[in-house]
Amino acid sequence: MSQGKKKITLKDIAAYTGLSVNTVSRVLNKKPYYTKEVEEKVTEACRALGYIADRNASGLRSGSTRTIAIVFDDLVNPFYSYTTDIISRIFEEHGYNTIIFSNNARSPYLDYDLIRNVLSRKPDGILSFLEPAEDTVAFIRDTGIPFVIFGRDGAPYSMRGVDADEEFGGKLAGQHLVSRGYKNLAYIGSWHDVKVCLDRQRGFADALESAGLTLDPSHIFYIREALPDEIVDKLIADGVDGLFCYNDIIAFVMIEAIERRGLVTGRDYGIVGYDNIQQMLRMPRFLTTIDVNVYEFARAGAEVMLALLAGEEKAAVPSFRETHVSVLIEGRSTPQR
Amino acid sequence: MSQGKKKITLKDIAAYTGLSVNTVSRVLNKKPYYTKEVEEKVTEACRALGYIADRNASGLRSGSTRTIAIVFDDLVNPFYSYTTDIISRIFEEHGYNTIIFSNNARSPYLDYDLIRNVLSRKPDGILSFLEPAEDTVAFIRDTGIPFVIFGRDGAPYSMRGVDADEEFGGKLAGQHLVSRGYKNLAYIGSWHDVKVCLDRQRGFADALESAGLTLDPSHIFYIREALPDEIVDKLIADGVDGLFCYNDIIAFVMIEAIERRGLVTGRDYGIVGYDNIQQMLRMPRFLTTIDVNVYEFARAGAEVMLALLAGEEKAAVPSFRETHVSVLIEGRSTPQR
DNA sequence: CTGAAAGCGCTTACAG
DNA sequence: CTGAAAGCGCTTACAG
Repeated sequence: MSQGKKKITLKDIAAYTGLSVNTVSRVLNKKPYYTKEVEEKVTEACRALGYIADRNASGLRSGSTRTIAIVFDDLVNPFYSYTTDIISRIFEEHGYNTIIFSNNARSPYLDYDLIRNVLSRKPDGILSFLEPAEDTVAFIRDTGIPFVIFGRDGAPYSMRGVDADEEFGGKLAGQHLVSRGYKNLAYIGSWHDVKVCLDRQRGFADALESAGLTLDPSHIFYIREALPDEIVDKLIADGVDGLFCYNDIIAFVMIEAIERRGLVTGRDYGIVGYDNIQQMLRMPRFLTTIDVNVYEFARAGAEVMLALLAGEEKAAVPSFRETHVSVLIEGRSTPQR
Repeated sequence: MSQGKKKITLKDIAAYTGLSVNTVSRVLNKKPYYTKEVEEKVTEACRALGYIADRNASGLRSGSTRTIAIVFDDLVNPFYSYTTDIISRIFEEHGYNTIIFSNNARSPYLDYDLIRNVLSRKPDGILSFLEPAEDTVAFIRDTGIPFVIFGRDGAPYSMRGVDADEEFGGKLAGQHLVSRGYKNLAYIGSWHDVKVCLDRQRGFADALESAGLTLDPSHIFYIREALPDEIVDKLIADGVDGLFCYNDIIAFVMIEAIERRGLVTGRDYGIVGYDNIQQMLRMPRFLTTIDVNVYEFARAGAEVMLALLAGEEKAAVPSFRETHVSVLIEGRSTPQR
């Protein structure tokens, strides 16, 4: 049972059973060709000595570490943590451990330093919430390691992406605000150069135009590049009455800043977020938001990764974008005006 | 730049520079004894060939993988994801990568299967949000690997724990509800056998007693062992007017179940949570909650781990429990009655 | 069906 | 200050 600090290796199992390390290894990896008797001996020895294989060592020789890297900018936004939770569980079920990497929210990109850090762990695959920086795209491709961009379109990089129809989500938000009687609308994005952010913006703008309204360019903001209070100054000065935010956290930040000015959400203005983090956290529905079915989304990401690892054709896994439709979840932040 | 799929190893750097792999290794690891000239040659070769060290291989020989395992039951609760985010960043700053493990929320314990899985990755340290199951305590200790229990008292296991004064937090909740005029109180915990959960409960009960009230044993529930609706039946039948919940998520679950019955939070009853996840998510303060200063808490956990890895005496790091005091954050869920 | 040898990419002693 | 050899714990060919 308890064996002090001595670590047990295959050699110990071999000595204990009188077999060679080779044979022991074969049994443990269920390679063909060994007798029932040998198998029992090995199993018994492993239990008796408390053997735990060194998966790093096995990875070194075999070329497969059974490790997958997940890369994000932070784990603070529940969209990331929730999906990471689901995805890493699925990986676990398939015998893969997960190693996490963050770019510390310093940009929306996976940069060269970070990818080097990731690669030094020799993962079998990389699932990234971040788009690769321009100068890393070719580098990543050349490694030949399965790479999945999650929540983003992979096409611009000729990489495999698992994404949803973001434009449609933005459209839902726009149509909803219009139908509830909001007329002077604004969009609060994250970064000006993130495609998902711009897709939602475009869908939103399109919905307004279809209704005979316009999204004034001076009512488009990117919160990572401006201060919430400055944005609010402008919104109030211009009498904006409806906001669509790139995600729920941004919506909450805006609500906080706006209410500090004495305005009341749902009375003085309406606001729509994105991601439905309220549901992930079991919170009452307050904020109107767009729901992507994050569970299925995460599953789709994990499955594409597993398919690539299994060497299957990409086409083997149906596109999430084409099989799922986002819905608008109405909360109390957008009553009829 | 682009070098196809050929992976570059120390041997390639050695060949390119005309040095031995040994010397190259020494330079890269900044071991003493090499000339400026050699250093430049190596640096240049690494850049030219795009060398990325294999940290698994180096760990195999050196005995240190520069990897730390973080173990939790899930990443859904922002308390876990937020602290994991902070802790893993600090590890990263010190050159450690993080590998994550979940017990899939199947229990509040780190069980034998899970610890085996963790150990197979040969981490230099293990930081666990889960208490070790009884039959794993000696096993873990025998490995000699630095082990930190985060958010729990380590004393019962003779292990290093980094925890806050949970009883005090419970007391704050109790005092607050009493001071606001709530009289018929209940506690909603997580699991009946989790010490933290019982500590908060005890502090809460003590506060009530000090005020001449009592926490009726039939008003103590554990949500992982009962259905929210059954709990609500009982609460309503008994005219309970104030709830203290083990954490914010449980509070939200209760609010949802209670409001489905037509009661209004803050009018018909008051409720207090724990963790202040609203602040982590930048949400407006709705729920009254206990705030532990999660950033400092996480930092303390990371620092204890790093101290153990550096071989420092445990005493070198001040106890979080003794240097930090939780505070109550008042929201709109507990108005004066 | 089993074993002896070689090797994965590093670092650690040990020589020079 | 630099290098040749051995070894970390496995798995992969290759023999028998």
